[in-house]
Amino acid sequence: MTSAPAPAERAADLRRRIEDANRRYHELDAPDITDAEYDALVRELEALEAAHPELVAADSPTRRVGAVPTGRFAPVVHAVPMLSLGNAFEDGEVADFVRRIRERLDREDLVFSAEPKLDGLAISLRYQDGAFVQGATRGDGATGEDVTANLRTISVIPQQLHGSGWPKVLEVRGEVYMARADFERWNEQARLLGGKVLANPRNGAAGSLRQIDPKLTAQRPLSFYAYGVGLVEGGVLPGTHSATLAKLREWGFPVSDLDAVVHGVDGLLGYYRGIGEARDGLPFDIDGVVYKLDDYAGQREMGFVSRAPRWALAHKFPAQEQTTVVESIEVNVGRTGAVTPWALMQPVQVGGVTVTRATLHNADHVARLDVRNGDTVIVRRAGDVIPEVVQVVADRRPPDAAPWTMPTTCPVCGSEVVREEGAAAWRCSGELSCPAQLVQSLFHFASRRAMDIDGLGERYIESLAEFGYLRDVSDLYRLTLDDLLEMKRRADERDDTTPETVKAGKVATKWAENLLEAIDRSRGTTLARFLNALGIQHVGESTAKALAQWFGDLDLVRRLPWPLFKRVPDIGGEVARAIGHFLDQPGNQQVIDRLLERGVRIDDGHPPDPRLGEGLDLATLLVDLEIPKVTPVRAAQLGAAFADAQALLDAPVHNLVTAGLPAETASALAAWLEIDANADLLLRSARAQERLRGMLPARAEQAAGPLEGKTVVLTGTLESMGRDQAKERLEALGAKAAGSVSKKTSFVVAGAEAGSKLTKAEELGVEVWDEVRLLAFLKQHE
DNA sequence: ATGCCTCGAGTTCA
DNA sequence: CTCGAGGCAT
Repeated sequence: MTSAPAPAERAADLRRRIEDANRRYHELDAPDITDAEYDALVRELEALEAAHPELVAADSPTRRVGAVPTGRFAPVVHAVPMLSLGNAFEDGEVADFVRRIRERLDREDLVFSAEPKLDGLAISLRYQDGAFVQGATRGDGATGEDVTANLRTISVIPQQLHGSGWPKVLEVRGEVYMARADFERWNEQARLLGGKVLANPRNGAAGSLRQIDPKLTAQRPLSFYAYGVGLVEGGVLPGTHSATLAKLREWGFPVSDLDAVVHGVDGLLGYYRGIGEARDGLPFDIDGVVYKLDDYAGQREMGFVSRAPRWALAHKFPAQEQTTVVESIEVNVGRTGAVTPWALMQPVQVGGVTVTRATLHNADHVARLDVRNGDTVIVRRAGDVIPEVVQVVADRRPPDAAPWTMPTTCPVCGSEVVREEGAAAWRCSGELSCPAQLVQSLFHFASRRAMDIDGLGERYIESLAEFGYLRDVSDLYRLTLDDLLEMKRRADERDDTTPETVKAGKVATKWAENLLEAIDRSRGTTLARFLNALGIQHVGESTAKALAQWFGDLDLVRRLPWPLFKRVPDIGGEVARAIGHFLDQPGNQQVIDRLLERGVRIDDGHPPDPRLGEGLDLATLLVDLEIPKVTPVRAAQLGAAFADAQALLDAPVHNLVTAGLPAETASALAAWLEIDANADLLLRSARAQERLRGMLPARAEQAAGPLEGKTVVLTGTLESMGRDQAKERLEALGAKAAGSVSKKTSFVVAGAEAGSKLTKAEELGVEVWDEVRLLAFLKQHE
């Protein structure tokens, strides 16, 4: 940090930067700083000028609103300037606003008119003898642009005032905006027919009004709300803002019916919260609410400070969408080696939190958005949670920005980064020798839904792996107290952030003991958890559960050739092969051996599901092997013609033909069988079928649960139990818990603050249970 | 082949 | 939460 510059220098610097940003924004449509930074600069300059009045220059940007018009449209000098409003983000700032008015007017009860602040474009409409004669944008507040022709295409703006009693000359101020639904519809069409896709409703509205050709504007779905008046000549308006709005409504202008008259700070804040809650459901975007002292006499008395009236205030919501600048695009390496790019951005407030990074998913996604280093981007929080880059602002790109490319080597281990045929994801080929993949697989292994080792966070795993205590997951079960303490000592030493020796003693020992106990507790586990923990590709919680349910036994699963896995519903060729591939690696089998040696026990082993018996024959096997040209019909013929796999293997081609196969199929099969690995797989699979058959329980002994065959979805927060627990209890009764609602869903259990899933359920007419109903059901059936 | 419906995997911030 | 892609019914 350099020392603070003298106030005069700083003020000059700020003015220069604000002017520059204004010019770039208004004239070039190409700002080089973010909205948030701009705000910060203006606020700092205001503060500086307030503290040092001698620094206030006549031409200071704080005294003006924007830059001069660009000249594409004729300039219009506003008879009454269109001022901007002071901003407030905090309740305290609203209280200050009210206090200032109360003190200056010496009044106790203050009446305000409050209205939503639409996120659109401010304009002024001039009526002479009731006829619309001219419309202009705000421009810099003093001079705007003549966009009369474009405004005439907006149907809700009256060409002729209704009723009577209007002044001879009347300027109506209001906001042109695009309703959300119209915006969505427009973009849907644009994507379909190749029109201009709009970034957001606000930009859409602004861009539409600045079309040179009014015919283009006419196609855009624009709306308008009136919120005030400018010049009034040859007539009289009511004495309050709220009554004026009522008049405007009479004369044919759309006026928001969310407008309200409220009293004092509490009234304002109550209004703010009410609109805030309604915000998501409104048909248009708003960025806050506006408070205006209702009576004009009071307004006149309050007057103005340089660029804003002292009698009005914009109380803003935290923005849900913002622009910021991408500082760099980095990549992350996941458990499976997937290399995912993400954008590091200048910090920006979005929806009340500071966002600095957002995932870009994969290389295709980056290419589609065409995000580059230095780009200005629009970010939002998807579903109000996860930051997402929506769009690049194309004309704000630095001239030297080059398209982003996926690195060819892993940034962590240097292995080659490869992409599978036709797949979206690029992967680091380093497997477990890549520290990133090792750490992530250990983390997954220990996670709550896998082995559930409490207290083993990513940090510790990183250190343990880095110092060589963990080379694969089985090493977790031979860690000693000394290992942990030494690791911690070495890590602390290296980071040298910890005050010397403070943590080396009792505290560290306690931590290590707790961790060892957690690891020990995890030794007793279920087959489903264990299989999930192994981190086999395509096998997550749900598939692991299915494998456990159908096969019941680890030793059995370990020895099955891949085609057998296809007997489980929802497991197809791809997943089956992934499991087989995992089990074929001797290293993986050794890890499993070591886990068992070091005390991991599977406590819920049981015989395989009897329903497996239906698919344990040669015909099924031939289908599952995915032999070219061998369809289920042909497989059935072969199953009938041959006693077993060996017999099929020994048969010459003409025997296949006599078995009823078309020559083409027969030769394809024969060619397939020629390959040793295939023949071997066939025989091993046949033997596995036999072994499995021998393990099947005599007859179905399952007592069908009351929810057998039902699919349930849980959403929201339950009071009496966690969602996981509710899920387990429902599953115990035979239900299948799914993650998303569809028409196949039997019912949705909705707790407090249920979100989109509940909405979806209502849309589809799916039955919804509340917590009371769930508890009653569980009580009755458990 | 096409169109649901799921699941897996990666991810953010406080 | 979102995207990609696997499974399966049509």
